[in-house]
Amino acid sequence: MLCDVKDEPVRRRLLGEATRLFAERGFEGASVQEIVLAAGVTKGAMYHYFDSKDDLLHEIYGRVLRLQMERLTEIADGPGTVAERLHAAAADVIETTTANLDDSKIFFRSMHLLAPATRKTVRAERRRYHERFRDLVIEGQREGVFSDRVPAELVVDYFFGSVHHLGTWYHTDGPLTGAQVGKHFADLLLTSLGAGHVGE
Amino acid sequence: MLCDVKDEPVRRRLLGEATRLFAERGFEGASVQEIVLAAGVTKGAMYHYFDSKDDLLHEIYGRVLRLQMERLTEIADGPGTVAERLHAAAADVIETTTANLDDSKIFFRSMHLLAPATRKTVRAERRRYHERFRDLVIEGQREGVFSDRVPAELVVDYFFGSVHHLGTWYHTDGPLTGAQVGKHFADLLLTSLGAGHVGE
Amino acid sequence: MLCDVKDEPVRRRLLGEATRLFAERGFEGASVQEIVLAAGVTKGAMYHYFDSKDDLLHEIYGRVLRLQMERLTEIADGPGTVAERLHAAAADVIETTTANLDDSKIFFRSMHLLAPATRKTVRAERRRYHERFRDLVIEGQREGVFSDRVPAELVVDYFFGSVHHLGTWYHTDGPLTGAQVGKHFADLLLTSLGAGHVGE
Amino acid sequence: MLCDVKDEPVRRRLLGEATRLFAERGFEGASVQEIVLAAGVTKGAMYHYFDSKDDLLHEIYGRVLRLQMERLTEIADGPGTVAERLHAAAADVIETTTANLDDSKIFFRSMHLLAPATRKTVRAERRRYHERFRDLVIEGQREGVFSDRVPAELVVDYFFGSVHHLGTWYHTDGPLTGAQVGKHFADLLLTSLGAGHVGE
DNA sequence: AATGAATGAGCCTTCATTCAT
DNA sequence: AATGAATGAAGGCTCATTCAT
Repeated sequence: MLCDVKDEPVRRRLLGEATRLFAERGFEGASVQEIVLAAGVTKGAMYHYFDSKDDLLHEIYGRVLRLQMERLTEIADGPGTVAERLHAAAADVIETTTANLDDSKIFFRSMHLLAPATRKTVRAERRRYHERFRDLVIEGQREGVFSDRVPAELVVDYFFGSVHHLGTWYHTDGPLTGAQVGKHFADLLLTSLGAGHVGE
Repeated sequence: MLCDVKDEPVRRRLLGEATRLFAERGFEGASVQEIVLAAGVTKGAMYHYFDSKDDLLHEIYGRVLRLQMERLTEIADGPGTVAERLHAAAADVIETTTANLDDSKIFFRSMHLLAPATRKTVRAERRRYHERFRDLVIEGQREGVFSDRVPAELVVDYFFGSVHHLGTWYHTDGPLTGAQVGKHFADLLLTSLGAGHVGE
Repeated sequence: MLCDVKDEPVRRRLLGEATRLFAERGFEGASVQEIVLAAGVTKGAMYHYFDSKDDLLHEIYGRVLRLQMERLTEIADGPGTVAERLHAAAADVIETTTANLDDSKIFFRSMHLLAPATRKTVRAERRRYHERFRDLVIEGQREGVFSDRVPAELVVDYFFGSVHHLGTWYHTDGPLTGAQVGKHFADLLLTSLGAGHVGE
Repeated sequence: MLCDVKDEPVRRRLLGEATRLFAERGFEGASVQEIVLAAGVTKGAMYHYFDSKDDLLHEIYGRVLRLQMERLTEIADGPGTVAERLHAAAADVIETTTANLDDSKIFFRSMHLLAPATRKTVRAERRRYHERFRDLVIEGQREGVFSDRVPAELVVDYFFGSVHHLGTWYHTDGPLTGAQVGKHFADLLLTSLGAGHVGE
């Protein structure tokens, strides 16, 4: 074994290829055979690192959830007015999502294919994430900075639709960078909440 | 397909059960056996009415696309200011989607599973639909009624995310009716375009 | 379909080859692939007639249990003294077993491989069979024809060991016919019960 | 195997757990992984002490055969009348078997799974054991103490069925001790040979 | 003496689809 | 218009075993 370093190349490679193939063909459309072939190992190796094909999917969900929660928490708990923080959080989740478009495609498309227990865990984690985001909206509404004509919960469902949707239309080599789309979408969100212009 | 008769109970039932099962378990998760069992017929009957399992899915896409395009055209080409028409179209697509939630779940979740040729057709049809919607936004921006800070194309991508997303969180027996959600989301859209209050 | 006759050749052939191969290599040692190959059909055909490999085994158990119970009932409820009936039943089960040696090999060797629910059913059926046999012994003991030094239950366990064991040593092309072995074993049983000479 | 040391805890533990698991789930149903896990070692360790999974099974057979041959030889070559010695040998093999029920279950259930060469060796050893037992019967028949109506060979096959069968019905926590069953079965054997009452 | 990552063959099962009837 | 037996390919997964360390 050459790797004393903490990263396990085989495991890492398997996860990478699985992500790519699940995004490309769907979870059920990508066979374990294809994944291990792409990763240059055998099935046995895959089953040494992962319990099942489902486990592979679960790991992908875990990675996404962890990353996004970390970023949201850092921004939401950081400095700035609530409008600035909500704008930053919205722009950031859009940009992060465009930077990991495969993860996003898998996320919303394959939730129903997870084993029930796993799905429950993922949904709970996702709900916590949504709630943290929603709390930002509520905070602004309480301060009177945001309109409360539409319930905060619904605003979040509305906005995250656009995140969800990115996988359907966004292309890395398209006319707009992820950051640009993020800025625009965050603007739309803030405007729809009746907040004035935010940012530089 | 040889049948011109509108009322084809077997065909209808097959399509209905397929829609339900595809939404419930995903296209690949629902077997032809399960579908024909639920419809109370045999496999032979299904293959008499449909060319393949893929054809079943294609029909569902066709039905959704046809219905939504009809409704959009009627509203967009109808009377009223552009703000009123955009608001109505937005509210209507939300309400129609909540009323046919299974169709919506299937639509966004299974696109990648269609045979390439079919997928191409569906995408083209969908693009036409988006363009008609986008034209309404452009029309408003030209008139100076809507802000043009965010490109019309992007506004449409932003908004349709929320439609796409409905299948993930909306429940018929939840606290809000589809019409209420439609009104709220249309409000958010119009507000984000800087349009004043549009209402009944 | 050429078969209007009630026997289904494919199903029958599958069961026959499965019996042969399970006896030869054990249930786990014989693959479905080998069975269908021997039967000259494909796996799909097998799964059309049987739910699983386990189901195949279950059917074999059912066949044996049904046959033996029928024969025992007919003899036990028939005419003759209790000694004659016990002798006849004992000789018959030995002869029937030698005539279906593969069934017997499978029966005692694979019980532990049945699905728990199936195993329970088989055991219950087997117990009923044993009880009917035991009742004959008890009947003779009550009449004073058989010694009651050894409990009837234990006599049955003792005797059925010899049935069980046949698969281990008996060969169709050996020096003794099944009928001869049956006569000898029935004699040993009756003698061990202290009954005088029975039969012609 | 390089180790002459008698006390090899790891090897011993592996054999013990293998015996338990083979009896519980069958040879093919118990995986090497399960065995090493139960023994608290790793696969590497197992393959250090045993050549293969088959070797593990072979060792179990060897242990049983060695033990039973030793006991039989001691009794058969010991003092007492032939009736006494046969009774003692029969009772002893029953009692020894109930005391090592797992070994017995494995013995008769897994013979067909041994590698052909190994199986041949085991069968030869078993045959020698049977022959020594049979010689006792012949000795008694020659002396005129036992009836020779049934060939000695067949008497042995008859009796060893009951030994074989113990694994199917005997339970340590049942109403009878192994010694009691041994006494009863030995009585049945002797009686069936027409020998008068033997023993205290 | 012992590890554990990796192999590769094989296993049971599922499934969309076909075709004679 | 409809049946249902049969196909054939592929799928996820398990397992005994090896080998560098």
